[in-house]
Amino acid sequence: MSKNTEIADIFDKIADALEFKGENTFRINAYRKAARILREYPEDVEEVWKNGKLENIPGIGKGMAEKIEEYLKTGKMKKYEEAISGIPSELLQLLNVPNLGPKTLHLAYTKLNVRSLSELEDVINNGKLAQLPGMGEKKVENIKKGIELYKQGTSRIPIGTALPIVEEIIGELKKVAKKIEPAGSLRRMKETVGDIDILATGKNHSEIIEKFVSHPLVKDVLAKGETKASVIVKEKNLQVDLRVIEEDCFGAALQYFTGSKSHNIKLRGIAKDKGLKISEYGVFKGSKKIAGKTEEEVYEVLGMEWIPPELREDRGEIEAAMEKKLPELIEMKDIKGDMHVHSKYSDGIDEIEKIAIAAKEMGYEYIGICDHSKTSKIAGGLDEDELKRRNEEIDKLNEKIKGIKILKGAEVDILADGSLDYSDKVLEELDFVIGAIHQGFKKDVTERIKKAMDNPYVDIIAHPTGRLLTGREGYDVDIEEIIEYAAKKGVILEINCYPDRLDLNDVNILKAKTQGVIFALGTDAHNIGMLKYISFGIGIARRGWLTKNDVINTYSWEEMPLRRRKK
DNA sequence: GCCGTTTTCGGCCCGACTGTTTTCAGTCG
Repeated sequence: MSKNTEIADIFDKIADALEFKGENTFRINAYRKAARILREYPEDVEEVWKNGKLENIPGIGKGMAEKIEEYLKTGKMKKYEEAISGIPSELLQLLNVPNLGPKTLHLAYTKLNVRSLSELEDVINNGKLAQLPGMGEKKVENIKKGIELYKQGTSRIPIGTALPIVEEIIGELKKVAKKIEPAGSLRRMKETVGDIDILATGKNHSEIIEKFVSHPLVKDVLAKGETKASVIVKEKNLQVDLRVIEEDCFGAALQYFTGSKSHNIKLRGIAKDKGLKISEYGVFKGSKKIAGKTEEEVYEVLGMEWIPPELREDRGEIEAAMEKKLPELIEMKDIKGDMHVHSKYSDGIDEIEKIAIAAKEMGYEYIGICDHSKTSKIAGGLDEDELKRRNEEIDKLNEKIKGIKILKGAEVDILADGSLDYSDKVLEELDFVIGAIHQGFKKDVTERIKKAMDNPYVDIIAHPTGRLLTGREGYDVDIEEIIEYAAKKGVILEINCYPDRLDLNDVNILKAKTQGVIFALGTDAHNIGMLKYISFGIGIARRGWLTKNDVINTYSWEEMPLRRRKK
């Protein structure tokens, strides 16, 4: 774990403790903000400290800088020890229980000596919690529901899992709504989503709300009012919020509910400085509404160009938009091919011919077939003879099918000693090579990948961290070191578009981009239906501020800046 | 605790919904 993450975690815990104790909200927010910025900061905080530049990090002032320094020097932070002293260790975890906030938790702790989840359940069941001042049957009932959700795992789900659910709900609501669009982290193309926000307009608000809460996917209705409703859907216990709004404030609402929270907070500060007030209903000067119908309008009155949703994380996009210097982000129309597709030769489902035709129909100029190498036996890895036969088939198909070039690639295992699964002579026969870790996730991974990058036939490193959004933590790898080495050697890093992977992620992409790394998008498709995953990769690439020039898939095959072509 | 061409002190985003209240607090996003 990097120092940035370590310190961010500590700051978040301090914030939890202070919140529990009922301290000043703004101080709590200062810790949360510092934590978030550190977690996403592209530079190593230890390096920044050594250069004496800690206070140049936004959100880090004198106080935070001293605490970071103390931690880097001693491995401890007095403020943290102080903040958590006297609080039972399990207690702050309970702040994650929906409908149970710091005030109620503190009340339960001081009045009923609740110290853990099981003790909380006890005072709910024996009725003691309901008897406390300000509490009541219904509040307790809601906390009980919250505990259920908490136990089922409050974790976020991959965007690839959430999207079909959203599409199903939206499809149904279209029957009664005039305009309907998802907002929130889904629109920002975040790799995982915690809940779903949907915005709708239409004549009959209550009809839309009713249709929503009675949707067959809905398991539980959490709230239902004039303008909004919240439900839990059966699949994955996902919370979905619907807001029904007037058409002339759709832009303001879309902006507001797209977030992120930190993006909006900064925007509001700027509005305030200009004597304006911004809400989901519009931008107001006094009581006069001056914008709100479209998002463009909202950003314009604040003196900015429109900001693509994927950038709205308060990572410098607001400053760039004010100077009209936002990057021209990569788009689907820029993509000329997919660099990572498995065929029937290894563990894919489809024939190469079928894949090529599907790719051509998507408007691609080329398609990179990358089957597994011999050591990945479970994945049907190809030995040298099979690879040769596959390559011959590709040659024949290239003669036969016009309008698309099939590329002879391979996803070649990086072995235990960092060598490649095929000899250099075999690698040379291929159009390009992706090196990948598939075994020994905890064994010298950093060194092995670096050694693989020393091989001039390795053009791309596949899914560089190995993490899976559905669970697996990833390799024991120092990704900063990999990024640095890739930049030095001119090796391309993959953005694996498979929705459970999305690896590299946005933060690592941004880190790598600042060091001059270039990227390859690959869907890792195992059937032609999965070729559409490219959109998830583009989303993550955009979140990493990538432009067309940063990604090899936007180049024609002849112009692609592959390392093997450079002298 | 951070931050500053209106400020080095006094701000810090804003509103909906719910449940407990008799005018508001807590939670959420």
